[in-house]
Amino acid sequence: MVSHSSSEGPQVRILDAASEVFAEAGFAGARVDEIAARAAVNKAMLYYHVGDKQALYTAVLTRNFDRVRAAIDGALTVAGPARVRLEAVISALTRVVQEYPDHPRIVLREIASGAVHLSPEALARMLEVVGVVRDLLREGIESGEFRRLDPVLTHLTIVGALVFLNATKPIRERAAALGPDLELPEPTADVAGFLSDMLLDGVAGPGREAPET
Amino acid sequence: MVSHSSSEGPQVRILDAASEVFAEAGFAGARVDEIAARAAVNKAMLYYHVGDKQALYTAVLTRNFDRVRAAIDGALTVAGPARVRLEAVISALTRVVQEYPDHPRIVLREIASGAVHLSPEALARMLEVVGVVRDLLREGIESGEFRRLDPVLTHLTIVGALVFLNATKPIRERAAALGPDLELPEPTADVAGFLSDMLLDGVAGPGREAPET
DNA sequence: GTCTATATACCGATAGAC
DNA sequence: GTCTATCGGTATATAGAC
Repeated sequence: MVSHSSSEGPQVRILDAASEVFAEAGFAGARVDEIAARAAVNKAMLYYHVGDKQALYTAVLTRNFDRVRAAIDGALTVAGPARVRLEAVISALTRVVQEYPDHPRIVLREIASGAVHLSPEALARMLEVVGVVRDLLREGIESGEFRRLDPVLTHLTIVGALVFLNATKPIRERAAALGPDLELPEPTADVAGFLSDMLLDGVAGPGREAPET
Repeated sequence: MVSHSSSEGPQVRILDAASEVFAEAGFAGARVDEIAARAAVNKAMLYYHVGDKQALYTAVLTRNFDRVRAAIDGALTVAGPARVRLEAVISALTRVVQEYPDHPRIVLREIASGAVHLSPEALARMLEVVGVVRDLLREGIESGEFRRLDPVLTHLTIVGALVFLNATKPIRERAAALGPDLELPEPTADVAGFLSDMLLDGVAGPGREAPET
C-alpha cells in the first residue's frame, strides 16, 4: 500500500499509487480506478493533474529512474580503484531497489515487452544507468583491474541478478506454502555482500588481493 | 510470427501463437482474438479445444517449462565433476532460451507480478528447474569444488543473467535507433561461454578456500 | 479545481445454427 | 467439430454541473 497516504501532496500520492499498481499488474493490467482509489484522489482529478494512463506511466518511470541515477551518482563520489567504485555501485543499486521495490518489477515487465510502453525520454534515462556501469567496467578493463569481459553482458548480469533477487521474493513465499519439497531456503539477508562476493570475484578474476567481505 | 503455421495440428498452432502473444503483451495485454488469428483458428474453436484464457496460459507455461526441464535433464547425463555439469546446464539453458525466446519473456512477467497467474502445477514445474540447479550447486559445495555461496542466490544470478541477455535484445535495438550516444555494443555471440567464464570463476573461486557464510 | 454521471469502445466468452 | 453473431461486463476517458 501507499505509505505516505495523507502527508504528501496529490501529485506525489498519485505517482506512488501508480508505481505500485503498475508494478503489481503491468501497464495493460493496471486499472486507473485502482490507482485513483489508492491515491485517495478522484479519478477525474487524476486525469486533470497528470494526464492519461500513458502519461502516468511515463511520469512514474521517469521519477523512478531518476532515483536510481541519483543513487549511482552518490556511489560514484567515492574515490579509489574501479573495483571499489563498482562495489559501491552494486551496494547503491541494491539499496535503491530495496527501498523502491516497484521499480525493478516495472523494469522487468518493460524488458519482457520489448519496451513498447517506454517513451523515448524514459528509455533514455534507463540507458543512462546502463551507460554509467558500462563505462566503469570499461575503465577497470583499461586499467587492468578487471578481466576483459564484455561490459554490457557484465552489467546485465549484475542488474539481472539484483532484480531477480528482489523480484522473486513473492514467488519464493508462495513456493514455501506449496510444501516442503518445493521449499526454497530464504536467501542471505546481505544481498549486496553476496553480489559483490560472487560477481566481483568473477569480474576481477583470480590472483589479485583478496577482498574483505 | 508463428513459424509452423500450417504444417502442425491446431493444438500446436494454438499453443505456439499463445506463447508468442503472451510473451509480447503479458496475460492482461494478450487478446484471445489475436491468438486465434495467428493460429489461423476460429476463436470459438480455440475455446472448444483448449479452454479459456487462463487454461491457455497454463498450457503454454507447462509446455515451455517441460522443454526447459528436458534440456536440463539432457545436460545432466554427462558425467564428471559438478563444475562440468554446471557448465553443461548453463549451456543447455542458453540454448533452450534462444530456441524458445517466448519463454523467458513470460517468466519475466510472471516474476514481476508475483506469480499471480501461475497455476500450482505450472509453479511446481518452475520450481523443479530451480531445484535441479540448487541441488547441483549444493553438491559442488559439499565436495569442495565450489565456494560456500547461497545456492538459491547463485541460481537466480545465473538465470537472471541468462534471461536478461536474451530479453533485452529488442531494447538494445531500439536504443541504437535513438542515437550513437545511447548505443550499446552488441554483446558477444557466445553467451554461454561468457556466462560460464564469468559466473563459474565466481562460483568455483580459483585459488581460494571456502569462507564461512 | 472538484466531483458525478456517462459516453464509447473493447474484450472474453458462449449460444445456437449447421 | 466448425463458424457467425452477439451478449454482458468492464475499462478508459470526458462532459458538464458546481
